[in-house]
Amino acid sequence: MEKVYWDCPDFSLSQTLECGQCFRYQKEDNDCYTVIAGQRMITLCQVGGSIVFFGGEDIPFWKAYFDGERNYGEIKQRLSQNDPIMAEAISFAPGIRILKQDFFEMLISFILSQNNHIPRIRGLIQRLSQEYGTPIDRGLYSFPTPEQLAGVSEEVYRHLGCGFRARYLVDAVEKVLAGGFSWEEMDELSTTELRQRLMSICGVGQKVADCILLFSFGRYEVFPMDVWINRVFSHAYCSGKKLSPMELQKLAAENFGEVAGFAQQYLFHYGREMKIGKG
DNA sequence: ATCCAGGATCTCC
DNA sequence: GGAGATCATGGA
Repeated sequence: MEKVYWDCPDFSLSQTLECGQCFRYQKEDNDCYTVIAGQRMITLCQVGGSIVFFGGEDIPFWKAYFDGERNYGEIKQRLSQNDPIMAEAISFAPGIRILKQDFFEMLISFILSQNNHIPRIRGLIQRLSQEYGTPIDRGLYSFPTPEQLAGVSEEVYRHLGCGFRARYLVDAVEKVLAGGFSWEEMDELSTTELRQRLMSICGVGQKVADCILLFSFGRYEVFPMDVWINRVFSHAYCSGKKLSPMELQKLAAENFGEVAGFAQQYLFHYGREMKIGKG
């Protein structure tokens, strides 16, 4: 099989895939990863800092998927300066990059993420894909398109284990199919407008909307706040003091500005792995 | 077994 | 506009 080599600085394949932003990867027995995005699938590994793609198709797509053009060194330096906590979080996983993922997949995935564990979210997405996606290779399936989920009932989603989120999925699919949610159309909107648009879907609150803004639309100034980031951020930046979500958002914006989204991912991964603020 | 998870919604004041 | 209960499920 054809191999394509890629030298990308500030990039760890495992850290980027396993830091909680992506649910559609599979670790192979030989240290490789198989990643699915849209209707595409790739197997790749990292040897001595260099990425090896197995299969030469769609390489430009995958480089964009891994945000290959961005200078993460600059971002990390800016965040680390005068901030020992960020410096610590970044040195814990300096190879994280923010993936550029599909809108509809992020929408459904993060609706499923609410009040849920990451391993379980992955399971749900896998079942959903097996049931309604398109087979690609080796028993792996693409994430279903809105059209493939058209007409799927709340009952079925519940049977797949989606629980109370089932009715949210029905609403999301209906609204997307009804129009007004094409990527190009939404990308024209300001971040505030786009957040509002996303939150018009039942089951999408600010946190889920912010994950979509960050992981699919590249709105890197947003700072999604879940239970983990809440703990780490409060613990590290507010001396454990209880602040309202609005105050926390304001503080994050002041501290991290236009690169808050990157800061969030470094902090999230660090806090979750180290169980900061938890027993 | 009990707790908890990349929250959102509904109800109440 | 803020506080509190409720929501399904299964991994840890």
